[in-house]
Amino acid sequence: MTSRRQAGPSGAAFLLAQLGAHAAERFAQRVKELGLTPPDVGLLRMIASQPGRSQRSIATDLGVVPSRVVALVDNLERKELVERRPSATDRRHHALHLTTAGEQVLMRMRSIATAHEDDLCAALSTDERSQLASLLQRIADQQGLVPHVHPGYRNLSTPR
Amino acid sequence: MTSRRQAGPSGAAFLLAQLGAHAAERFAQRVKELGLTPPDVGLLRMIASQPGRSQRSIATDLGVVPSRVVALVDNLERKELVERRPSATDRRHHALHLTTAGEQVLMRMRSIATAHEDDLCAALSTDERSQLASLLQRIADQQGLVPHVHPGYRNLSTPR
DNA sequence: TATTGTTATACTCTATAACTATA
DNA sequence: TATAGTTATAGAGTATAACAATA
Repeated sequence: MTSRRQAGPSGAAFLLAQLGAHAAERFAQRVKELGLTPPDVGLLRMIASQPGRSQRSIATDLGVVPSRVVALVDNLERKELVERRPSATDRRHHALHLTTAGEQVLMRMRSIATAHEDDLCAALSTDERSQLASLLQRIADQQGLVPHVHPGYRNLSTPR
Repeated sequence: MTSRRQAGPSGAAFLLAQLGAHAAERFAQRVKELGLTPPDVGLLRMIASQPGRSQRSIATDLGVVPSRVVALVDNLERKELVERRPSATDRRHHALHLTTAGEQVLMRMRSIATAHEDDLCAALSTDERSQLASLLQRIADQQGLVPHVHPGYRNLSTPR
């Protein structure tokens, strides 16, 4: 037994990965009560923010392959949270929209997200939380992360 | 278009999940050059810190099922980084040890981890980095995370 | 010919369950 | 009877490739 640091990592990078996985996992548990997975949540948000988008454009923004969007949308359509509407201008497109039930789920999701945030940051004061958010935001900006897009969606087999 | 926050999350929790996934992904890219995956790295570290451990005890600490440890160790043994030695006291056990090559890889891993950390926190000053690490550490403690263990290893189908 | 969405398929990761050998 | 490790199997998630309809 050396005094400490036996196994190695305790710098910011490892803590970030560790806490990030923990946060994602806790969030997944919470939204599971709504019958949703984290990818479902991301997709609902994306559709809500820009209704009528095509699957292709979503696939591009998310960095995933179009066939994956098919599966995700199939899933949400089966739950009647999302609908594919025919596009007037290009009949190849499906315009994606939230249903009324979808809007409601989105609202419940927002309160879940707030509770999640509070629970996760329970160790910190309000000041410290915004201090943390600001430090994290600067890292995110410098690392070129796309706002609101979780990298977990990305296709890692085509990393460039 | 509302003024901002169209898609929703930009609090500390989402940033944490986003940056955590990003950090994990970048780290995975780096260790891939050593022919290793992140779980491999965690296992190597764990064996290095307590040589001679059994697979069962590692499975318990990592929160995974023993058969998964079999696969991970198989992989590292095939690369001749780890060896299973028979235990003198209980012939059911395999005592896990690093080979010389394993020790060397571990050293290279440490310098990779340092470079990773520097790169990830490039946006912050030295002071800010330790400020960040301290905030993160307090959250990790309060959330009950086990030091040095990435939650990604855990068996999520048995969450309690 | 190029593009959108779909289907069919395969691959990777990981857990479950049954099994062997020790204890 | 219980435990350490193993094998065989199955499931979830996701990519690839071939395809139909439309542009």
